This record gives sequence, structure tokens and C-alpha cells, in this order.
Amino acid sequence: MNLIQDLRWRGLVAQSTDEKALAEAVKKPITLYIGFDPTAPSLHVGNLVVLLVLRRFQLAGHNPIALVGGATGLVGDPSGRNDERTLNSNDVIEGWVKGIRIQLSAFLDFETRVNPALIVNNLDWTSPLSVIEFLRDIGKHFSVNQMLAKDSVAARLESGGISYTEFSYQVLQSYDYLELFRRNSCTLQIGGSDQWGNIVAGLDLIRRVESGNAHALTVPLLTKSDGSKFGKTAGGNIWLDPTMTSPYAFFQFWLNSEDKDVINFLKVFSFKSQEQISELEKSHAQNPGLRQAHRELAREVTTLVHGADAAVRVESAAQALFGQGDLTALDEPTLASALAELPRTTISKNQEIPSWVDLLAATGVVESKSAARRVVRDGGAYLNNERVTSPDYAPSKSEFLCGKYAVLRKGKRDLAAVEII
RNA sequence: GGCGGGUUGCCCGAGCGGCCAAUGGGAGGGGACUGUAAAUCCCCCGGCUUAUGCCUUCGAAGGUUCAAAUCCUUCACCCGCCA
Repeated sequence: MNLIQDLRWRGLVAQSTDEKALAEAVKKPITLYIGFDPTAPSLHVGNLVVLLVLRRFQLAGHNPIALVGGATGLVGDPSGRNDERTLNSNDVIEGWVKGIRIQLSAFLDFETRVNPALIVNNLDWTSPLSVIEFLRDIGKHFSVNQMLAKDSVAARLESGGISYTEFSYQVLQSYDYLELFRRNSCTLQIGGSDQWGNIVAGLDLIRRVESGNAHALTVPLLTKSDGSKFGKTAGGNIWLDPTMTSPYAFFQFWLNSEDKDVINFLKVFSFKSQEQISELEKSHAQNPGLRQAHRELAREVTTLVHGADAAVRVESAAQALFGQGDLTALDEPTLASALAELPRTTISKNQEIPSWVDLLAATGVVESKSAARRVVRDGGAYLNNERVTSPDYAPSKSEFLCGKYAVLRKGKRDLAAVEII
């Protein structure tokens, strides 16, 4: 089975230019790229879909380039949005570029002799360009008629309108592709399916300027079985940055996948073989309650993103704290290391112990004390797995495990820790 | 530049002087049932030292009024048509 077939099996192919030609081309090592615009301080699980495709290509012997959009991020991609982006300052974008660069590098191999990965920033070739050069050398090859016809632009003309800035985005992205075609003989660009228009515009440019032939491949927008957006939860996005989404929360995110999604997620996010995945599918069908597939998924993705140590830590933390009615049975080291993974708050030894409501609010698990009170009133409040019923309830010192820890729980699975120091 | 329409809570969207912290839907939270799943049903959903209490919200700033999301003025932004 070749790479393209495997991608297809994993549901990772939305559109491509001439698939036969592409399948033929990837028989030999090619150079390909994917762009990531800095739209936030960190990448999120949505970006992971495409990023892992890049990794799959590298594992198959191809030369991957990850492009950070230091330039395009300043302009803003209209694709998939129905309103204009607010521009961020150069400093902010620059900071994001740095962070994202580091994140990207964790998924690629730079050491290998044969096909080392490359990270580039499109600001490097865009910023030296003068306006006149841009308009004459690049702009001349674009027809406004065609630009207007792109989905991303057409949709915006329908809804909120579009600025000249964002309208120009496709030209910049096309130029990136041309530049990488020239510099690195890059002949394949991959992106999310909303990137099709931008990528194809690049192919046109390459054909016009260099009479070159290159390929495009897009990956479907990942949705959950109910059609809702993947990767969004109550707390917002699931980020790869451990300070923005803790490894514990990250692991839980995958573990809590819906049954209907889990096999699909394994195909998209894991590097397990088809045989391994169909084994898991079988075991899941036999005993869904065991959630074998969920566990494997959570383990693998957490390991990939946060490392093996973190993955083991957060899984055993969950094991120690979950379900087990009796937390007092845990020994101190186990308890301490499990709690270390949770959102937490500390109180001082001499201080009077605040109420459950105040403690929970202090951990940041709820947005306000009112919200915490509501949880108590609705019966979703727990201290060390015992339900808290009074809104004014304040734990006593004797209730602290090992004399210093308390586990707060909101609802079924939202845990937080309190430590006396 | 002219004329017209718009800006409401996380999102969509009602309200058009008092009964408005503001209808409804979605998202979200809690409970029951379960498997840290889904579906279903019930409850909640601005904040505060929980209060027939106070505070802050309906683009921004002023004004009219006993009383304004609702009326007036100015400003900002968005949309449409015309130039």
C-alpha cells in the first residue's frame, strides 16, 4: 500500500490535483510543504491533523518543509471566515512565530541524513519585496476575475465584505509556493480543504512564471460524528502548549472522545497500522465500556505531543483520582503526583480554610463564585469524592488527605486540587 | 461625499419609554440513566460578602425624563444604494 492509498484510507484526502500523477510522483522522494499562520500563541489539535500528514510524508521518505507564516499572519487569511480578522501587531505575531516554530519542530526530524525537515518563514522572502516589484512581477499574473471567484472571497462578498488586505492573501500564499518551488524544488503543497483555492492559485503562478508542474493535496476539515467542530471544548481550543492546555486536560480530551469518533481519530492522529486499528475497532465493538480504543488514542497522541513521561504521569493521575471512591486509600506520593497534574490552588497553614465555593473559584475551574455556588446547589460539588450540599460548606483541616491535600470535583470529571502549604 | 439600514449577553436573535439582567434558539454547566461514551428527560446559565438587596451590561460619550436597550445629539464602526 502506498502513501496516498494509506492517506485515503485514513480519510485524509479531500481533494488533489491529478491523483494518478501524484501517486506516481511520490514513488520517488519529493519535497512538500504545509503552511501554518500564527493566529494564536500556540498550535491546536486542529493543526495537528495536517501537521501529522507532513510527518507521514517524512516517514515515507519525503522532504518536508513546515512554513511559518510570519508574513501571511500579518495579513490574515479570509478562508473559512465570514468576517475580517483584527490585525495583530508585528511584535505579537513575531512572538507567536517563535513559539509555533518550536512546536512544529517537535514533530519533524531534522537530524536524519536522507530527508531532513526544514522550517521556513515566508517573511524572509516577502519583506525584502517592494510594492512595485510585487505588483509588477507577481500581481501581473493574477486575474481579479479569478480571484473574486475563489470561495473564500466570494463568501466574504456575500457576507461582511472583504478588505484589500485579506483579498491579497491568496497572492502571498501563491508566491510562497512559487518561492519554495524555485528554492527547494518543492512540488507539493498540502493544506486543509479550505486552502484549496489558495493552493491552486499557487499552482497557476508556478505554471505561468516557471512553466513548472506542481501538485496540490487537501485534507478534509475534521468534524465530529454529530457534525460539530472538532477540537473545541467548554474551555475553548485544545492547545498543544502545555501551559495553555495541561497535559492532563489534553489526555482527558482524547479519552473522552465519543465512541462514534474514536476509530476515525485513531486513523487521523495515530501512526498505528491498519491492522492495529482494526484490532482496536474489534475490541471496542465487543466491549465499548472498556474504552480500549480511547485509551490507546489518548496515550499515543499525548505521548506524541507532550512526551512519554508526561503521558504516563497524567494517565496514572487519572487512574488514581477517578472512580476510586476512597481517596484516603492513596498513599501520599501517589496522591501528590496525581494532584500535580490538576488545576490547583494553595492555602497557607495559618489561614482559615475558605469555603468549597471559594476554593473552587480559586482553582480557575469555574469562572466565578456564582458559578461555583450553582454547582453546589445543583448537586455537582464534591470534596474528596463526597458530595458537598451546603453552599457555605468549608472543609475542616481533618478532611485534608495526608493532612494537606483536598480534591475538589465539579460534576463528573472536572477535578482540581487544594494544597495546604 | 449624499441617502437609507444596522451595532443587544459566548454566538444567532427578539425587545423599541416603566412589568428588563432583558423573550427564543444554539453553545455551555449540573443532575438522573450510563462506560470519565452517545441518546433521552429535568434543572441552571451577568457579577457580588445569597440578598423580596446591591453593582455592571444592550457600539461610545453626552442629554431629555420620576424612569431609557428603548427618545434626542454627537462620535466610531459595519452594510446597501447613489456619486
